Amino acid sequence: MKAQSASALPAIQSAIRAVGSRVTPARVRVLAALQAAPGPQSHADVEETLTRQAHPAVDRVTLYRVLDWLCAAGLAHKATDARGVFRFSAAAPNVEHAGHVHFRCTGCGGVFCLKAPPPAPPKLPRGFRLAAVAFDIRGECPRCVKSHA
Amino acid sequence: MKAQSASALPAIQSAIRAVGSRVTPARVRVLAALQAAPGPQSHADVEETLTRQAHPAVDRVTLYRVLDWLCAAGLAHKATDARGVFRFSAAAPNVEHAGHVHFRCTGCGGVFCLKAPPPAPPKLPRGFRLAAVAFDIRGECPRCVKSHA
DNA sequence: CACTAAATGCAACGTTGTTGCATCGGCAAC
DNA sequence: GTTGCCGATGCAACAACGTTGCATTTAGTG
Repeated sequence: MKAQSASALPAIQSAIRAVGSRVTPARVRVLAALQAAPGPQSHADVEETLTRQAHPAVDRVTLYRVLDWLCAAGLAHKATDARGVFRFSAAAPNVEHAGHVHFRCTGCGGVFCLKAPPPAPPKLPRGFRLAAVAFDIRGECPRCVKSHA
Repeated sequence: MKAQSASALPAIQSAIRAVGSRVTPARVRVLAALQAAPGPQSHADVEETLTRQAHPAVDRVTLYRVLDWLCAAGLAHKATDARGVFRFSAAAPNVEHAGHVHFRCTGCGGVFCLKAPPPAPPKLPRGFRLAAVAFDIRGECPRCVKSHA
């Protein structure tokens, strides 16, 4: 895991530089954490991950700003979990996220991406303007099903 | 509008009594406010509505508890708006809300119910347990489209 | 190295929602 | 009509999530 993130560092740095902004430790570490994560991470998840890294902890506010900046730069995506909390995931260059299908665990709040294609949006009444569709499926992930069985 | 809510009061009181709980001013006023509202109301919306009513204001915590109680009693429904904030709507006795399709306005945060039936849920990977599906459609409602045109 | 704009850290605040506990008041029984 | 119980309310405090303002630091440039 450590070797993997280390090997991805140059790619991360050049990705940030390509957007035309400064390469800072906070941005690199946050993006690396998102890329190494198994699924969409909440602000608290990322903060905990970074705090465990011996490096000086990243400020809570800075983390919010970095995450928002990553989204604005197109390097990450923002979604909400089952409790309405924002979750962030690293943008995979070749993955289409528009109209993605998500499974949201009501136990741990985790978000899982499903392979199934999203269904077609229904007809809207006159005057409504469509921006995005999200087919959200709620339930419990295998871990949570087992944990309280 | 006043005449309408006044005429609905007995119905509200008997509906609450039918659930087998006490008829209190807070519950009656909150349910009346939900029924009179043009769409799903956030906690803040309801609080503002009640504060404007000359009657003594309902406590913030009581309002949360009443709203949750109305949902538990089946007299109201709970959903989240585009910002992840809970919104409550009076339950229409003959409307099926399971698997409902919602349109959420990113401008005003409003929630609109669509008539279209929800699509069938896709196959889940092994171990996942399905609880609910929600086909969320985001965009702008006619009012917001016009307002900033 | 020095400079400057951008990024960070810190503090404080705002909103949304919850919990614990003392008090009040529907409603039923007498 | 009065009494009394238990549910409902009000109050205070707390917790999670997110934002804003401002002083300080730092990445990148000349």
